[in-house]
Amino acid sequence: MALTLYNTLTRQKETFKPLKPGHVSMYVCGPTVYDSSHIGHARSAVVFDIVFRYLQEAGYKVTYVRNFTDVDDKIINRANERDMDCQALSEIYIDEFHRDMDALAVLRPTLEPRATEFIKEIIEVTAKLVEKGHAYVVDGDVYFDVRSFASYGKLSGRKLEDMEAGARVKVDSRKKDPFDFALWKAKKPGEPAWESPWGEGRPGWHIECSAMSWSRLGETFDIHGGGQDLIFPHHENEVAQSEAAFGQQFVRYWMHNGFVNIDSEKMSKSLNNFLTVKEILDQFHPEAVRLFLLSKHYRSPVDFTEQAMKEAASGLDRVYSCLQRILETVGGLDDDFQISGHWSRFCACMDDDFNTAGALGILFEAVRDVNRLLDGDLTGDDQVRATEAGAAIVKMGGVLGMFQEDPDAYFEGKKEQAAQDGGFDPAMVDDLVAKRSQARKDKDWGTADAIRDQLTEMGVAIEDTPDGTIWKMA
RNA sequence: GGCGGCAUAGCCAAGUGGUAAGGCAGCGGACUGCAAAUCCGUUAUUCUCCGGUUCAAAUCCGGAUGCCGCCUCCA
Repeated sequence: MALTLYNTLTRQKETFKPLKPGHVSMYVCGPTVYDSSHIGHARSAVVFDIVFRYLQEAGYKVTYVRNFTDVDDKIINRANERDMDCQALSEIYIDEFHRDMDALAVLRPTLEPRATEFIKEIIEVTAKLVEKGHAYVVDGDVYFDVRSFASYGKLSGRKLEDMEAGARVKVDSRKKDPFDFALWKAKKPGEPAWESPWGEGRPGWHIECSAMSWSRLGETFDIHGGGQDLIFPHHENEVAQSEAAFGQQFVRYWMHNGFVNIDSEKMSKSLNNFLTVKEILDQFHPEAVRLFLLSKHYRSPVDFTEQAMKEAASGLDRVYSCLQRILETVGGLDDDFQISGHWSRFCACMDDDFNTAGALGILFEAVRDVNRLLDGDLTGDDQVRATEAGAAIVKMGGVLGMFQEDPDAYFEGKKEQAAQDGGFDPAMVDDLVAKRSQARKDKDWGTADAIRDQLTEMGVAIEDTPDGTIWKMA
């Protein structure tokens, strides 16, 4: 069983083989920290979180680098609007990004470098490119000369000629070619700047990733990831910079995740339909968000809708109900997650270019198998098999970053959250429920049903179980 | 104008040559005072359409139609 993954560079699935046996080096483009993170950032983070987790599960030591872009036009503009400095602004959004991603159970990468901490390396790579004739200086700006890099366009599958025919690029007469891009930008008033051989200035966008990946992972590394929109120009430019500077292959496997649409529409500033992670987590359980994001293959677009989220939330309940049922009926899980066979089938899906949708299918099969076993006469053998399958569910969940909560705590948490959202005191509900229970005991069905109707109107659902009545938000 | 992707049940979605996973909703059953919740069962002779290759195709090839993305900052 070998991991295969789709390589954007070659446009096909390839068997994954790291440069150094047993060790994987991975770089993913992180956010530009000038605003709150949205569901698209969450998808990218969750997708590569799965890659990170699964590679480790497969026994690799993984060095995972994800950067913060903390100097850039958007940050400068936003900081000026708010009359604060760029660093303070970045700090706010880095903290917020961490809070959001922690809430989503996204593991912290091994390293999280910031562009402004690598100015020295950025200048070093830029100088090398100038030296080698791949870059030129104009009025304190330094531009990469795309014509000097013969394979420019190989990642995105474009030719310079074709793109220029499209002609939607601004022509800058100082550039040799419209597609030449800035490595270094001369200082303008009100902008942060650093000393450089070309005068005071700041780095262009693309160069930071070349510099930081080189510094932390070397001239060639295994996996580079990011959103599909970064393929061109950002990643194309990274390839050009790094390979022109160091004269060897930059990245061995390129992985790109698809977009998140909102109600079938692309998220965009103009449509004003950005959904922030915070807004979503206000409404849905973090694991439901992960379940939603992972229920479709990472390279396909995924459509965020209220209905899809509710379905994910229902699915999450189903799994937790199952885990709770195991704990209640047989008291615990088995240690051996391999026996039931679900785990190996799960891995086969994950090995196939991280097919999380297929993998989730296996997980839900395990849930059904457990329920079937527990529906039987519970002979010792069935109980053991149920706990084995249950162990597999938790194990699979671990790779997906889900089902890590105690089931009782999960349902209790949901109830508290719901009561809070409904704006009433749980004690009052408990009181009504107690009254109804008494009425039921007296076989006073009229009163019992009246109370139930009253609770229903409040949005509270009643569940009569053999151990008594419990309630939750409908 | 250039490049690329997608089209599988009511909805979402796996499946890349061997005879259609899974989820949600629906329906039937168990359970219940009746319900709800939960659990079980069940729902595509067929994979947008038309040709072709093959003993065999949702899967490969050619064509048509429809939808979408990128080529400009963007996860």
